[in-house]
Amino acid sequence: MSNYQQRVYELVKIIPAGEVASYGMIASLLNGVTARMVGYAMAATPDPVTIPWWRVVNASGGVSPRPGSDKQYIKLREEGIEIESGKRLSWRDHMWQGPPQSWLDESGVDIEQFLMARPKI
DNA sequence: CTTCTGACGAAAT
DNA sequence: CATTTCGCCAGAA
Repeated sequence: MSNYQQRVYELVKIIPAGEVASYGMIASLLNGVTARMVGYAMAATPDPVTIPWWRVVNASGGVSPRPGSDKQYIKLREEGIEIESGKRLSWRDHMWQGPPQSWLDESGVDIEQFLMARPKI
């Protein structure tokens, strides 16, 4: 698989259970990666067990419609996130607060970009 | 090489 | 609210 995909997976792995991030939030932390690319990577998840793909939703706080999207609603509810099919979850209650400072230092990405990429509540 | 298709997103309508 | 439009860019054909 390509290099950017691997970077997306490594980042998605650090999202804690019970929290979610948007495709755009993930992209903002990876130079050269766009929201669409994050979506593409999720669709090609090599390991659906180790990589918490269900914790990535669209900027509206909803599960992007697609065949099989019902699986995501189930996974989210399993970890305490209230969301019904076709509706949106509460960013206020579940938005990922971002990677630890150590991660930012290592990657060279600044927190500002990430903060700006957050969906407006 | 060109064209088309998205697990995207922001802005306009 | 819901829809449309446009920019985005990796892959597939």
